[in-house]
Amino acid sequence: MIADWHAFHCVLEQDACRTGTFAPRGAIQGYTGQLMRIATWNINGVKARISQLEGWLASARPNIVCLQEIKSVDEGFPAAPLEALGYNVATHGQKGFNGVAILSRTPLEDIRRGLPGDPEDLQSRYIEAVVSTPRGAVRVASIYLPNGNPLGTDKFAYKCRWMERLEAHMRDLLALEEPLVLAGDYNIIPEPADAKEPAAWTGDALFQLESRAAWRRFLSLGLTDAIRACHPGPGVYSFWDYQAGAWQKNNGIRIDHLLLSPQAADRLVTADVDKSPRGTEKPSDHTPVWVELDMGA
DNA sequence: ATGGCGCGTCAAACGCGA
Repeated sequence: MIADWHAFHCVLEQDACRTGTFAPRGAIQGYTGQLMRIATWNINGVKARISQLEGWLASARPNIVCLQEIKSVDEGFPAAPLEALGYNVATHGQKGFNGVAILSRTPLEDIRRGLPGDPEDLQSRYIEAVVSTPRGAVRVASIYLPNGNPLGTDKFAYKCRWMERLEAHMRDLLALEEPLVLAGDYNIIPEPADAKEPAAWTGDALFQLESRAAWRRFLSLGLTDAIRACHPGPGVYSFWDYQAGAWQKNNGIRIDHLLLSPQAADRLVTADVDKSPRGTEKPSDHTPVWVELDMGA
């Protein structure tokens, strides 16, 4: 199985890191190192988090970053300090809520804003772009899937429709047969192992049958859950609530995901969660999740 | 534990998040 091969490969990679035989992360820059690091981060307000974002970009040095919940219109997005760090910026914002963006050290091409399938949907939750590399194009999407709470409301119906539209768009993108990374805040807890206290999420839209079934349909299309492929065990989280000391108790959930097309999964080197930003002053309640693709092979 | 916390909003309580 391809997924098993990737899990095996990731174990080898981790062993290599532990024994010091693999290049440290800080040594990898641009595409010259042949590794492309792609991250996703629900920043929960880009203007409230801009200095923290700058610091994280400077240390983590990802090639591409998908942001969600920028909570800003396009004109208000603080692009200048990010461009000063060498990033190209594409945004799809709205006033007050939602909003997504893609940052890239190399130019963003074929930028598409909005998830196809419903012209009436005015919420800014999807942006997609292509980055060229010497080994061909990589398509990247920044996704902010609706929360859907509470159950039984139009909000949950909207989430279900949005997941159907996303699945349809996934089919279209997969037909291109190119490296594709669908990254973002999916607002889906895939399995009980993805929550510290799964029972506490019963009746929540993030853990509801329809959400988990949609997730399985995504995987059935042939997409690879990069974090799951590299970390088969439980206890890998990307979100901790601000309330009730959830971070201190590690009472987290995994809802930020990177789904890879077969052509991207073939290049998967490793994937992980960077928990460090969650422990700083005034953090987002989400922390970055990233994947590394070998674009040299 | 019905909330707790935090961001954004025509600016003071409120909507929204997960």
